[in-house]
Amino acid sequence: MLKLSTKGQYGVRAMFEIASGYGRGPITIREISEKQDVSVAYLEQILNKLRKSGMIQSVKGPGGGYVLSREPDRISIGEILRELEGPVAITSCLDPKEGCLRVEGCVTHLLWKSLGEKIEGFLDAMTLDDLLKGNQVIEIKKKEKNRQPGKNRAALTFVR
Amino acid sequence: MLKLSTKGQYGVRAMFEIASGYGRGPITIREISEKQDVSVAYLEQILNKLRKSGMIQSVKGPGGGYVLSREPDRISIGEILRELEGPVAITSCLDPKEGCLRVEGCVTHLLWKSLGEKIEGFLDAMTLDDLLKGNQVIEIKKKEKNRQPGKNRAALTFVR
DNA sequence: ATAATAGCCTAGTAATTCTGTCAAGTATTA
DNA sequence: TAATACTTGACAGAATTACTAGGCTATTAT
Ligand code: FES
Ligand code: FES
Repeated sequence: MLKLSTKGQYGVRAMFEIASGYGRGPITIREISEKQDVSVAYLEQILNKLRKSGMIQSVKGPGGGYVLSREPDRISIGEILRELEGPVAITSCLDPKEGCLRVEGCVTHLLWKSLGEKIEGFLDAMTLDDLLKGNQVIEIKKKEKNRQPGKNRAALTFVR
Repeated sequence: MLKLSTKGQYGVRAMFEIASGYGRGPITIREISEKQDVSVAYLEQILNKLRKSGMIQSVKGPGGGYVLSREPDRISIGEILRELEGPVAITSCLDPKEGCLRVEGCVTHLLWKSLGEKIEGFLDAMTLDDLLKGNQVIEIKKKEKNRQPGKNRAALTFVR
């Protein structure tokens, strides 16, 4: 459940490659394709969307390719994914384009909403720079054993 | 992005209705259907899966319906969703049934993995009892203004 | 100039998943 | 034995996903 489409996944990996060349000239689609095992044609589609959003720029002609428009620590994973897959919307009720008829009285609306906000917070806090530095692993303060539903209320608190 | 299927959503809402009758006899599919606006036929499919997993039991014949097999505070939302939609697997690489060929060297594997673990932690900590009591809203300690990628490292810490 | 390089853009499509419906059961109780 | 209620499997239309194909445009080195 809660799968990300390949477009989002490939997009992040492509952005990683472009970021890895930050300050050292453009990266071509072909390079990305080879390093990340994604077809050139598919990458074109993906990078096109990302370019239109302004987070990368293209350089045409020989020696061309793609470069980041901003520093790697100012491009978040959340931003990339939102561009490629739309906003986080656990349910269609939370999708700005759809909306919900029976919000009031709905017993789960707030549940999905707060989960979505947490996910978005996570994705927005993680940047390309983190990936470059290998900071994918997030610190978990206490490792819990024998997790029991309802017994660990603290897990519901998200600290900022 | 990251949508939950209707099966999962309806499943949780159906379980809420069954939980609301806990200790007061069975709830029929028809009742759930009316209160939650889901067709009887579709609910049958959903409840069947949940029954096979053991978290609810059915009572046949007149006056029958469904009852919880455990107290509402011992059935988590995560458990319900896992039964209906399979394990949390942001990417197919994280899906136990699929697996990944290029885990080592993959720059995003751990990212998706840790996100998945956080989501699962959230869902496993939330129970039917919380829904019954209206505890869907999760405390967020500090509300952040002008969120900037990379500037709020603390957001990456999940406290237990 | 012009050829080579590299990105740009639009369609289309096969496969899969989602979101249900339908119909013919079986079990239980008043 | 009639009424209630769950059980099961098949199936179909709609939507989405995950691509591929093919032609076009811009830039630069020679
Ligand atoms: S039905 Fe839309 S919020 Fe629950
Ligand atoms: S490709 Fe499977 S983990 Fe990244």
